[in-house]
Amino acid sequence: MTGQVRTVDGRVAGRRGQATRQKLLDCLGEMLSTSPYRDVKVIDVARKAGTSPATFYQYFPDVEGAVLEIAEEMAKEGAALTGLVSERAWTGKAGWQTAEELVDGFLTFWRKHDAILRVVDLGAAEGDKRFYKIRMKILNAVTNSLTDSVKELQSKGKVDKDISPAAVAGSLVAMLAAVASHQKGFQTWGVKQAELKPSLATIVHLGITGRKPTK
Amino acid sequence: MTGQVRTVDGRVAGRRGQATRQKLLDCLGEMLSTSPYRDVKVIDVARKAGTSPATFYQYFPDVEGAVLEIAEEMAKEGAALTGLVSERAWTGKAGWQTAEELVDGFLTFWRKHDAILRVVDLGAAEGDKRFYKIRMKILNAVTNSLTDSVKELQSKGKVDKDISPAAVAGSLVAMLAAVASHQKGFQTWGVKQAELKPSLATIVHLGITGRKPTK
DNA sequence: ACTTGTCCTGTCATGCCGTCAGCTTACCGA
DNA sequence: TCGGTAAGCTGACGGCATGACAGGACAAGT
Repeated sequence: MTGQVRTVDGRVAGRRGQATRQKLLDCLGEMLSTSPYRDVKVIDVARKAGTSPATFYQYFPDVEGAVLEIAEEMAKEGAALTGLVSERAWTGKAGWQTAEELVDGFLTFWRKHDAILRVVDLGAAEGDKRFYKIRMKILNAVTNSLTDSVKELQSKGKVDKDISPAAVAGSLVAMLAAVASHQKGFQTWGVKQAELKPSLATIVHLGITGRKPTK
Repeated sequence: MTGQVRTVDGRVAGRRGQATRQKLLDCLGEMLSTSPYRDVKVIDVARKAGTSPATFYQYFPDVEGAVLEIAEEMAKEGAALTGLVSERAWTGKAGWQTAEELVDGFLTFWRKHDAILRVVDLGAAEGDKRFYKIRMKILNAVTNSLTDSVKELQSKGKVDKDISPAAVAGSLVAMLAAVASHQKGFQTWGVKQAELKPSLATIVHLGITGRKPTK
């Protein structure tokens, strides 16, 4: 689209500028994973990046703006999640494998981007359209593919016709996202990682196909 | 447990004190539902309550402390959610009704406490034990009851024995919580409320019993 | 009226926010 | 080599939230 990285006051950023900008983003990302979002201050990010607060404001309108930038970057990477669903079979053993790989891919991605996804989730839940859009971008690919799968199974009469494919797909994806962001919580709960994945895969398989998986 | 409401510096609060304290909590709760958590300032809450910031700090160590207070209150009310699961049947039409009522009760509760639950969720995801504990308190009742249901069905051979009851129950509850906190999101997605509930109920029923519901 | 204990606020030091003017650095054409 | 120009960075400042304190206002009992 633009291809041009610009500062807040409209200048185009050169090599050096882009480097500092990126360094600020990196430091912000790191801070988000070590301290509560509410407590992340511009001055801390700037200090950590070895620069001054004023420099931060040259590249981002505020902390939220910078977070959006990181999230956007992550969303691009998240597009790869589509591959976990599209063109996959949902019958027999292959169906079980699809479910397993979907769960595994999802949890891995979520854990990797843990900190930033928390903030995106909060922003989306608070009604901020920009965050909501990014959250969509990541979840949409998976949700749409799943929706298609359900529709197809529905047309074959394997799934009840009175359920909404989009609602089921959306709910399952929401489940995966929620469980992923509380993975540590489940551990405290006495649920081990190893138990979690097959359980999730089973639920996903059940939800999509209406049948128990054959393993 | 305590029964005594105390100020930060240890005094016991009288009638008037408790009134202002409550007013501050109410105003904070209201602010949380209209502006982002990150932007909620003590001075705004105080102004809204017709008092001074200093008064706020007499009753709460900081904004987070006050939020915890509200959340604690909500958790008590949330204990009633247990009734949605315990002593309910999971077979035949009664099973479908159980699933429906569970979903409905959950969504209603979540929508009612929308704003505060967002913050609790964030705090828990960020690893704050106090928030995590409250989140547990609300979800635990439901999760434990569901876990028992799955165990029972498992012992009757109606559910595969190699899945973890706790993991399934936890995942389903997480799904309900996640969908509930993004209810508005689903609407934008083109999924209507009316479609959402039966879909969720179906997934819950499938997850718990392993069978399609008979409606 | 006086005392006691609760309740609230004025005020202040501290620290972060967000902006500006102005300085330094890098690039480029002559 | 040498300015010229735009990019890049920072010190400094007014403004505001924070959090602490001492002291004034108020209600209730004596």
